[in-house]
Amino acid sequence: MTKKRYTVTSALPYANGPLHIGHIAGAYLPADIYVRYRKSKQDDVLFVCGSDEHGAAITLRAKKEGLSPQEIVDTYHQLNKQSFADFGINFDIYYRTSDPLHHQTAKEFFEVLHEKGVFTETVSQQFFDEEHKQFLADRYIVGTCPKCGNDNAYGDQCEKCGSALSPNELINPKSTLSGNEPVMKETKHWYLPMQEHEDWLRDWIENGVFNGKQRHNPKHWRSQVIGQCKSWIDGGLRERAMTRDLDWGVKVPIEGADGKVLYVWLDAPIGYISATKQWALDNNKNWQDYWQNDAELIHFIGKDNIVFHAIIFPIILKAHGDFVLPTNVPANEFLNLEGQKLSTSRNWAIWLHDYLKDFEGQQDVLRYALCSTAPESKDTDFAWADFQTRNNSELVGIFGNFINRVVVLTNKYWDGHIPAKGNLTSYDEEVLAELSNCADKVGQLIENYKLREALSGVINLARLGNKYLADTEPWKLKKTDEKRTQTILNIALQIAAHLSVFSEPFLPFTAHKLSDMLNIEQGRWDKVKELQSGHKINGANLLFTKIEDEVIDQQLSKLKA
RNA sequence: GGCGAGGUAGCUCAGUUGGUUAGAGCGUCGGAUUCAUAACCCGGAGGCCGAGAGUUCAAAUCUCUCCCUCGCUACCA
Repeated sequence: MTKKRYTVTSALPYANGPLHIGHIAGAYLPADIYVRYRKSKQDDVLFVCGSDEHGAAITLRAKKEGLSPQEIVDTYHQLNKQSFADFGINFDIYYRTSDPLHHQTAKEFFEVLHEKGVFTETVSQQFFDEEHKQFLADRYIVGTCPKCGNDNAYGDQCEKCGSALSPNELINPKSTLSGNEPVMKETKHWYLPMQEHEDWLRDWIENGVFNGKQRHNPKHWRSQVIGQCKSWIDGGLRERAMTRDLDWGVKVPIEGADGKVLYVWLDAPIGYISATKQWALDNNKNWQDYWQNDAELIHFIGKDNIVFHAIIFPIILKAHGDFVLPTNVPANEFLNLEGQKLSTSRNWAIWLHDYLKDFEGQQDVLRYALCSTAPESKDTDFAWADFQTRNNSELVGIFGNFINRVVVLTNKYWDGHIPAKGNLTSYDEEVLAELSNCADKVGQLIENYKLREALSGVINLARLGNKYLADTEPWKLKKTDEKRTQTILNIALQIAAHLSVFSEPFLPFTAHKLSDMLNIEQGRWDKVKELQSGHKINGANLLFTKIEDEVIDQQLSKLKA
């Protein structure tokens, strides 16, 4: 029997800007935790991501800055790739959609769909900017809202009154590129008639059944994901253009399609596949193993991406054939910052590359804070004061302190040699039972994408350790009962060893520091090795340090600047 | 506007096949302790579960109406 394979993806970051904590909390950290857990169990898991480098937004940004689109994406691809690596997000490959292999893959994909007659071709009238010689997405047209009179309504929506618009409803429409009035021009595009896929989609979303087979349990999908998909399907799916008039992207590989590229939302998810191909080439693997048969495909995304990953991409995969559909799409809600929505334009954000600079060596503190307040079921808030408290009272006070106590005592009493375990009390037995349960308990939570609860299961193990020491008071017994003292510290050290394994998906830097302190190899999730008596551990080395008020004040004033 | 997801302790959040006194962490108040980064451990206080109505022996949980937040609304990505 072949081993089950897992393909985990995180949404491809759009390469026109840096990453902030909202991105991290939504799509990257949860995926990384999940993948590290699977790897710790020695599951066959592949974690892919990369830069999404096409689309009109990048060409516009390039124009505005007087650079080429390639220069823009090169800059942010490098920056983001480096930030992820420094933060410990351990992709097996961080790819980019400008890569030739991706262009080839995406073109082939489109060709197959085209040959199968999946698309319909439609000619329509669209707004065109004559100065920039470019068709305009609704978003790039502004004008006066016919409903509320707002002068800055977009072609698709008026942000003032909230009404959905179409660009020809706007009074005095203007191109945001040139400021000129756009003209109507004819253009042909290839559309995906999604309405033809409603029946099987509904069965798949509601029941987890695909091609007559039970593929997943819909109870394990988040309510916001199922809710939004059903809302779309119940409202009736429509056709959606899969091509765009643009010169930056994957060229449409059909005659008569000059000047047209694939819609980025067709292009980008295919990037997951291209990335897998590249990784397979680099590592002498077979990419199909991760996309066919019983492979489990899991997409980590933010809530704004649900429809693309749970409706459009699955339609495309099925229409193409020979692909699995996602087993789950654990979309997160959004993270707010100090009670307000993150905003790139207002610079209301904590940028990952800034954090890494300001808090050198403290990646795990942010990982901990973000996972503790991850927006798994509703929007949540990140506050610097909370970040400080999490660090000072939980990481320093509970986790770091427990480890320090155990390591200091062991060094002080037995020169760092692990003492032997003698007769066990019923309390000892309880603690050891709790330890062996932990792998399954926390593991189940991770497999159900309840990472916050899983993390609190880990920190609770450190709490248990502190309580065990407080209850048994080995520092008192040392003078009167050497044997008992040895048993107690042996058990406390076993807790520490388990912590080095169970904390790894969440706090990888800390976990490795802890393994080093205990002088052991990084252990496996489902087979935590018992520390043997006589084994020599190293001296105490603090896992975390307190964060003072000044540091927090500095960050707060940086935000307001 | 339509649809989806939320609204629970001072704060950040768990909690629905309807069922004893509604949970955790932080904060707060009190106690204990000194191996440890004044850390840890124990205990107390603190909630008309957004508002109102309904179904039921029983509602945070089901139904309806309303208010508030966020998302989607199909060419932003």
